[in-house]
Amino acid sequence: MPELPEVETVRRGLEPAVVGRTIREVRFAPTGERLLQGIPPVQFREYLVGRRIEAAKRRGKYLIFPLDDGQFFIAHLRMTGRFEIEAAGVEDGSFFRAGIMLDDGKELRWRDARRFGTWQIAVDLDEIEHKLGPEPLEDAYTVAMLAAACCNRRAPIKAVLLDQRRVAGLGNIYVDEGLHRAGIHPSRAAGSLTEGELAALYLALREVLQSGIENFGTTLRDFVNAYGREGRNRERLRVYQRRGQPCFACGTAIERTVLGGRGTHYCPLCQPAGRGVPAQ
DNA sequence: CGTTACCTGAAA
DNA sequence: TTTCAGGTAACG
Repeated sequence: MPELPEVETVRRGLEPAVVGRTIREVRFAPTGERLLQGIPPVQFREYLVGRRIEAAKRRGKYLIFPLDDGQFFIAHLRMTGRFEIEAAGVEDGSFFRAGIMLDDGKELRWRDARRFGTWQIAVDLDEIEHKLGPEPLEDAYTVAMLAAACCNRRAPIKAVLLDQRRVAGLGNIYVDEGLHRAGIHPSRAAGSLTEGELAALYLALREVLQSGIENFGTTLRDFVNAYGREGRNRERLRVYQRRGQPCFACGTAIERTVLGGRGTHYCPLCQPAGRGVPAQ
């Protein structure tokens, strides 16, 4: 479910509830062990119990909880993962896979219908850092960095933007939305973008991500924040899941194709197939 | 590079 | 019953 704005929304919800709390207990549903990717649940629990959570951070689509011994608890929601704060004792609810009991009586509950989500403990952040490019909303991110990621690349611009090592946190929704606002066809070869297009794309991506955060994320079916609330960014989407509906800019019907195995939405008039673009 | 697998449920 | 799904890693 979650891209950068959704993970940030979850992070903001969790932060006041977990920072400074000490972990009292950790439990796993029988179907919940998969998220540890081979680490025995007993070992995981023994490590976490007694640790104090020092902060709640985000990097790309990862949630990162620094612990009081200098190590890190790292979670990735993948497609359908949820992290919710709930009163202990209330029934586990659907898709419950694991729970982290805190010292104030609340429980951090992990639900994940498809079970793609992952938890890990790490001594440092090197492993995830080497999978991730720059944070697109930080001041340090510049149009030159976007240009460098696209330079000389024949891959479709959409594929480049989805590659977490080129830029961190973008996913299918915000890439389609950003490309539409920048007037760029998703199949355009990344290396064929002009300076003007790169500048427009840079601004458009930051705009759609910022809007996503301000509207508490996009809920299509599964996404909710740390308190079970849906996001309201869906009504701001201009192309994603709007196949056949009129483009807000020009009235042309939004089209949907498959690119790199992902559903891809765009306006054929506002996002013309230009140089280096395979015919539709 | 593009395609497939990983899972399961919801919607068509 | 079939199709589709917001992500990523492992294929060929």
